[in-house]
Amino acid sequence: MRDDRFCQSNCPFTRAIGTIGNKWEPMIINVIGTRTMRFGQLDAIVPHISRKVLTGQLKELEEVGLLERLAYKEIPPKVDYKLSEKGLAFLPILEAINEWNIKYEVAVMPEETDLG
Amino acid sequence: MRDDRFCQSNCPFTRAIGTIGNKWEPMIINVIGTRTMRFGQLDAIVPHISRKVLTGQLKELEEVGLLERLAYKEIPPKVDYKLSEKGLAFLPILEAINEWNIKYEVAVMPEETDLG
DNA sequence: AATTGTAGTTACCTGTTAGTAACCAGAATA
DNA sequence: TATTCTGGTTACTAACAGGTAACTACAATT
Repeated sequence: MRDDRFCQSNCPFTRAIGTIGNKWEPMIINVIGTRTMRFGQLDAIVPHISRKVLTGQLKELEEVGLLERLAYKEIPPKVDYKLSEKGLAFLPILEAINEWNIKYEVAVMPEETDLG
Repeated sequence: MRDDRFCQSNCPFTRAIGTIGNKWEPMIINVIGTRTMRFGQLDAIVPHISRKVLTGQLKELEEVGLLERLAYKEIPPKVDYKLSEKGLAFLPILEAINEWNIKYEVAVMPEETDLG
């Protein structure tokens, strides 16, 4: 998922896009937010994601230092995921994207309004 | 490039990621910035992009209303691209990503410093 | 002895994205 | 007459992403 050519650029912006410039990582970061979540929860909540892709993305997020993984030595296994400081610092950006979209998105359906 | 499942979500954030959640569109938007640019310039400046991908992405950006395309009826052809209001409003987000990355990116090379 | 629960992993197969190189129009220039 | 210039398009191919379903470990429960 990560683009190595981008990540090896000498431009920090290009490198940033090389790591978070895809759909899954922002989605996962946004879903976790300030919470601590387990694998099964993420699998259930992140829209449209499959187990396989989820594990891969979680690994990448951990490698890049956005995510902390805490595995308890229990059976059945239990693993907690939470954002690192870097990951938390990314949340306001995702919130800005959300607001930007709400403000500028062209209406897909010309919604009828009951509200006058 | 756009993810239709995401774009049909009833969550605005998910829809936003469905359109700009990829590497090419942020890169192109960032390169254009507040300037007006021609196809050939973009082809030369956007890192690693091929003509084919560039045309495709420019079309998508136009469809989503981030980009304005102005084709002059000349030969040889001349086409200007510039960001729409929506596109311009996205620039601060890209700048925030840049700053976030500069602040939190783990050094790839353990840089020696001459600066004490 | 069989089932449940969790967090993955694996194999197999399909679909999408990307790269490359050749090609186009049609006026202006050499 | 051949070449140049620009903004694409097209065909072919390689690489990658993603979906599905089956499988693992091992303790606790039924």
